[in-house]
Amino acid sequence: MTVPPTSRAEDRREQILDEAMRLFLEHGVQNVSTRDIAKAVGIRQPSLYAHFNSRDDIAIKLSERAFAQLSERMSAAASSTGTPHERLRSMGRQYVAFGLEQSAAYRIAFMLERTTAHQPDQKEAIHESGMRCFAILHDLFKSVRNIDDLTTAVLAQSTWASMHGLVALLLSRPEFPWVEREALIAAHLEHVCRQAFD
Amino acid sequence: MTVPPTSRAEDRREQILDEAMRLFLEHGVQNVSTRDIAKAVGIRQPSLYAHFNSRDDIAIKLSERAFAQLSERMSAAASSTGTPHERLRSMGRQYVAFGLEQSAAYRIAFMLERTTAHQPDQKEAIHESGMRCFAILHDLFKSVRNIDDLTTAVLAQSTWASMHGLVALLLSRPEFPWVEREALIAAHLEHVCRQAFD
DNA sequence: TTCGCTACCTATCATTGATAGGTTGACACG
DNA sequence: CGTGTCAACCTATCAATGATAGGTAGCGAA
Repeated sequence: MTVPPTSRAEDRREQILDEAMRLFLEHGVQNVSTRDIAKAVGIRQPSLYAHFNSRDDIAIKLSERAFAQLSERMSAAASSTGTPHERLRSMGRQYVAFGLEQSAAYRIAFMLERTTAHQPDQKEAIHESGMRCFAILHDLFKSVRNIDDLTTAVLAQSTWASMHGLVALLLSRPEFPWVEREALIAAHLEHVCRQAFD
Repeated sequence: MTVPPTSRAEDRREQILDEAMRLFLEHGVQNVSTRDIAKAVGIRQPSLYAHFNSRDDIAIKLSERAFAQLSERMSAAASSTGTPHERLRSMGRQYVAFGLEQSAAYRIAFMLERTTAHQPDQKEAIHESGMRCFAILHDLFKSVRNIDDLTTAVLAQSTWASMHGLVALLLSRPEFPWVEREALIAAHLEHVCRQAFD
């Protein structure tokens, strides 16, 4: 066993994820077949199943990856200096920017219809990584407001919904006559932050 | 030609739409095949193509249907009595209720990834019916605020995003530990309305 | 009766996700 | 060196899916 712990198998796995993400971003998650992914990697389609259980499994692993990134960005914003209002706005900016940049991952995580093939453990994995993200937002409210958990939960969930709504609509209806994107984002985040701290 | 203008063909078409909507609601849009739809109607799968160009075409027709319903509900709320704040909240309630009740249609209209097969004319059709809905919301703001169209557009788009976000998240993550649904909706709508009129 | 049209049908396609089972080449060991 | 083991890949094939081609039954019109 001269093969290092991070073996070629692990590299191949990462390579598959990289290529899949690239293709998902370029053509849309639903418009990429396992054969497309395999071809991009340079192997045959069935070989993918040595590394992943199913096509959905690839997508789910990508969304976990994405959630980790999102958690980092939100954590950084949460622990930055400034008033709670400023920190929340910063967090919102990170959230929206992430969703628009990593649109394929965001779609997988939040906007994809559940397939019957989604196994319970897969659902739990994606659920848990999502929960960590939400907890960062919830903690910001809990740290500021000395009120019961129910109220902070309502606030955090409502805030999350508002931020998600903007990202989701911008992604799913690009042809809509939106006002200038940056202005819309700024105004929306301002509304969201005001609701949270007034 | 003794066949009435609303012929059997038209009835069959409606029947297909009805069964498709029922199946989409029950099993999820992605988990219903054209054969499932045909079976529910009592015909063979290829016969569907005498009435619709593609599977996506069926979904699109359903979402146009749904948008028409949503427009009606929003119009009614917009023209109800009460302060603008109350009318907006009523509109929001109708919007959220519609999304949760007609979840299959809502998904098709707002949350489905674009298929490469989506023809330009299909996109336009769904786009137009969606625009009518948005116009109702936009008009409410324009009728109340004597300010430029840009500002009302920002407000309307931000408001729409917030409402959509709540519906979309509730639909796509039912396993999340939400607070009591009615309380969340009420609080969220209150926030949205305040942002709009303060 | 014959024509033609509508609304179906059967047969078949290419594409898709997924499985079964064989092959190859690097390394470990006698 | 020969031989066994094993990971990583391959070919062949499957069932399900959306979609098309082309035939046919039945009804009203001429």
